[in-house]
Amino acid sequence: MPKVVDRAQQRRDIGAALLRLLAREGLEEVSVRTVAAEAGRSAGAVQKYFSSKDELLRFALDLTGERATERLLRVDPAGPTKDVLRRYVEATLPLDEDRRAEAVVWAAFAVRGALRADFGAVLAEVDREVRGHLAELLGAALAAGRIRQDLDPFAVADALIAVSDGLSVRLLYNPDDQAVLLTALDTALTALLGAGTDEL
Amino acid sequence: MPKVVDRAQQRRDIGAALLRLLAREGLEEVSVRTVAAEAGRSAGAVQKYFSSKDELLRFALDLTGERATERLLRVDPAGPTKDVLRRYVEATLPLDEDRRAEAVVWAAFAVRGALRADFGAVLAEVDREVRGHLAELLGAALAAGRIRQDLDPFAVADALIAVSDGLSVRLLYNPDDQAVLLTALDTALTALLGAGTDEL
DNA sequence: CCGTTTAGAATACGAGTGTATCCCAAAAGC
DNA sequence: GCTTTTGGGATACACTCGTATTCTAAACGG
Repeated sequence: MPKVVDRAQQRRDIGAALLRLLAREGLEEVSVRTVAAEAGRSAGAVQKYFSSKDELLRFALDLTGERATERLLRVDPAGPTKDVLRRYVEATLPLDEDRRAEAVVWAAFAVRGALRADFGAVLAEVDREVRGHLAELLGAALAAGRIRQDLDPFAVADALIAVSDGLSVRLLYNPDDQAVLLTALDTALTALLGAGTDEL
Repeated sequence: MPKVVDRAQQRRDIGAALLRLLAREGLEEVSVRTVAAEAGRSAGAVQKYFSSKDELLRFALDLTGERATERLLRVDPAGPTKDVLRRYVEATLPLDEDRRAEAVVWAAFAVRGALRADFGAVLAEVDREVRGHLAELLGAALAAGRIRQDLDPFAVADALIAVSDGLSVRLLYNPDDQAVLLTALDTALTALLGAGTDEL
């Protein structure tokens, strides 16, 4: 009897429009009406799928987490440990328009997470997964004797995440320093893994 | 003839109220009226000192930069290089309410700087100064043979800033991981400077 | 002490906000 | 093909926003 559509897909479409808008104009420009316009719908249509603005933002945050995870899963895990890790980090750095958009969204939600525990919990969970993944990778390299033997995989993983996030934020407002900051990434990777291992 | 007040001081007072509010409630709660209320004044009074909201935010950003610089200048520069650097980094990490407030403000403006070049320029300038300061410190330690001799002071400085910023952001939305993240800071410092130098 | 200048409060205005409600058209089951 | 359910557009409402304007009271120079 009813007119039926794919609700999940509609939500994803609207969420995608929100992320586009957020990356382009910033969080303060996000409203039910502007998101609806970006999605090519009326404000009422958006309301059918998200009963409040908060729910809309929460969904957009989850969507960003999914996208980040997907991007990390696409990274080629073959080759020297340092190169693999560099690829992981570069997968999240704002080095082109797509990654920049994601980084803007991530940073905007990070700030929101500083004051709203429910948003912070989502980000913390994403970190926890990435940290586990990196530590696993480092543990394997450790067991194979391909990196320095005195490393703590989790501590190195946390340090890498920090470097990645720090470079990401700085690239956002200072894209001119891209070359310099990629050098810094290389320095950090070399230092953290121990210079000249992996070739042994 | 006129009724006269210390305009610069009034601006600083209002700016301080803005930073308090921003740290406590987030950027989206900052308006001319809420800032005025936080400062114990009327909205009209705020308008006398800041002709637009944008000017108000710009001033608050400058004020945050000054505060960060002051905090860094108060760091004790004596002792082993690694300890000094740890103190510098910890001076900016959100490890108590004051530093947390500053970190929230900084992060909020960083996101704004991603989309508004004029805000980004202020942040880039602060980074430039900190980077120069750190590189100078590292250069001196290098000349004195107290750290690994193959280090590039500027690359290490950039890596340190990245680690610091990354840890800062993550601590904002995930304060429970404080102990783990301070371990990661130690790991990063040790790795970047070369384990076991400085004691030589 | 008076006239002038400014601080600062109050008010007004148009625009945009989130949300609630109403209405119509489209789709599916009988 | 009619009825019923729903998608989705339109509208309404109360509120906040940034900014412009207007007003009063206080402080200084003559």
